[in-house]
Amino acid sequence: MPELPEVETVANGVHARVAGQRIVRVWTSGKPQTFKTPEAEIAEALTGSAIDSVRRVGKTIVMTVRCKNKPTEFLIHLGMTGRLLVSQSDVPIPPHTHAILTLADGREVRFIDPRRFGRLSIHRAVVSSGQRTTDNGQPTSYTGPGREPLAISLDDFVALFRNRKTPIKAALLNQSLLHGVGNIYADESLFSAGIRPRRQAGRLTRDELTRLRKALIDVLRHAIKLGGSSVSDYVDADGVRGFFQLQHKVYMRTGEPCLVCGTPIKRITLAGRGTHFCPNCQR
DNA sequence: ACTATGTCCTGCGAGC
DNA sequence: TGCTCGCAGGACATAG
Repeated sequence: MPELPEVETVANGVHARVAGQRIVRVWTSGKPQTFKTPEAEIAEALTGSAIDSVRRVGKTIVMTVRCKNKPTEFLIHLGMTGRLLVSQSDVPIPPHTHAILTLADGREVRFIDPRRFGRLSIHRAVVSSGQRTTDNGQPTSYTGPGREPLAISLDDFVALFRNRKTPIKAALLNQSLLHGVGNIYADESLFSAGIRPRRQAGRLTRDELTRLRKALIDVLRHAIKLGGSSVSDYVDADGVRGFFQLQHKVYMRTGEPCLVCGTPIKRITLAGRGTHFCPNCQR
């Protein structure tokens, strides 16, 4: 499933391929749950505009487009099985394609999502009580619900979990605290930090949280370097699979020996998610 | 204000 | 072989 490293890989790949291109036509599938913003509104916002940039915020891909000098942000959340591909128009359209942006040079940005947990929307600036949202009068750009795991300071990281009774794994998955962390990297970073997923977030020591933050940053950076994890059917902007899944230490390794101590990896369900850990290395 | 749980959706693999 | 069934999970709604 696409988490921070996968989304970053896709966003960077799409940016490199389409930045500066004009969108000449927009097609959408009509599957209502895919569209958080009505399809007609998305088509209207994107058609005729030029793509400024494509970047990642949390697990969301933010495509900034410009029409008559007015910037608009197109948000693409890949959900579980979403893909964002840049294809030549003669490449057959895969099943479960929900949106196609046709570019001026004929190529197509395609959003494909079999399980339909992905979401497409237009981000509009939130303007409250007549106030301008930024100094220059531009709409506020999308920042996501939580903090960036790769940018947060240690003090802020520690403060996020203070007084929380929920298990640390559930807290890591909570996008309004940190955004971008999903099931794979929650399990992997907890293993690397030697912390059991069920530990109460608010009871972790500063030392443990220091280790966890470092583990999380290291594992995310490493995964980005390898192009992300290809589990489920994640692929990058060209349809190429990532390689980080070959380096998972605990995720989906139930019963297999821990790579550090040999103890069989245990699997429990936590926050409704499969959770994998080494009962010996993680305390 | 938190926390926990159910729901969406399709593909895949296990089991018979 | 071909079928059914259960499971996978990110975000959100709802309940406690």
